[in-house]
Amino acid sequence: MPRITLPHNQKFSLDQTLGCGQVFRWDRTDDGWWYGVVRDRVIKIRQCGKQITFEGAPESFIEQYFSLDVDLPPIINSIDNDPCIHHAVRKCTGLRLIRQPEWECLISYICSTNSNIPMIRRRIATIAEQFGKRITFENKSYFTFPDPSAIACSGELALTSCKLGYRTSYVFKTACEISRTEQWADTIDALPHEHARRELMKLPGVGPKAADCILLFAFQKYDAFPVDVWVRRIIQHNYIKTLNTRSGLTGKEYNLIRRFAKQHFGEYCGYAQEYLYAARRG
DNA sequence: GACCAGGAAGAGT
DNA sequence: ACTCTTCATGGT
Repeated sequence: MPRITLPHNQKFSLDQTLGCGQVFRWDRTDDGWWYGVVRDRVIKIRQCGKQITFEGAPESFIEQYFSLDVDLPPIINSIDNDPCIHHAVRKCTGLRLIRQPEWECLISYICSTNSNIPMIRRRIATIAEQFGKRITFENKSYFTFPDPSAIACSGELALTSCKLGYRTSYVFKTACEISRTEQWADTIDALPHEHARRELMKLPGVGPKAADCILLFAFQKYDAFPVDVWVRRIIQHNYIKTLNTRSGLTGKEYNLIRRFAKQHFGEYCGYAQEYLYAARRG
């Protein structure tokens, strides 16, 4: 089975990277193997120290997907500006932002609103089982994430079995929109950050939080700073103690936190966000 | 039942 | 621009 040996100056943790909640389609077995579907491939991968063992994709694909080409130490140094983030980067050493397929990432974060990670995982899995293509790997069935047209052509009613709640119409409308937009991802990718953000927020079900997640996880806009209830709590407790914690997160507060994060953590504040989020428990 | 979860849309001010 | 309400689902 093919292997990658990590350079000694580049930290990477497969468990942190796949387990932190940025992706929803990976499962870990008791003996440390991760199984996941990425685009049209089933990937099996495990880490033993500096050794990454994998199958299901070429080495270049693995390196690209897990951002093994990203020089992490300067990024960590640039965000490590206070005791709170310092604790987080120590606790979650080797966490890297994955380069997610854009369309799947878009739908994943539309499905994430006002929900929790186990529910999001179930929804994405169900969408794949309903509309994706079956792949058999080691005598088990896996499913690709369906193309936009596969959802759009099936009709909104077919989506109801996925139990997305009020998000059903968002997913359907966005699928219709994307399926008739030529080179959607390339178009977004070519735009400056704030312009891309506004374009994403035109899609049904995509607000500020989802847009920032998509920019960060699928378009490598490392200065995006998604603010969910957890991150807001962390910011309120450790950085901006005057935040009003009673009411829901308003747009005004969201932008206040965004500006603070960019100013405090810098160009890679998105990495800071993910470390803070991953270290949220304990 | 109340409350929460990687929030967003729509109406009203 | 800002605030308030409602939304479907499942777990605690």
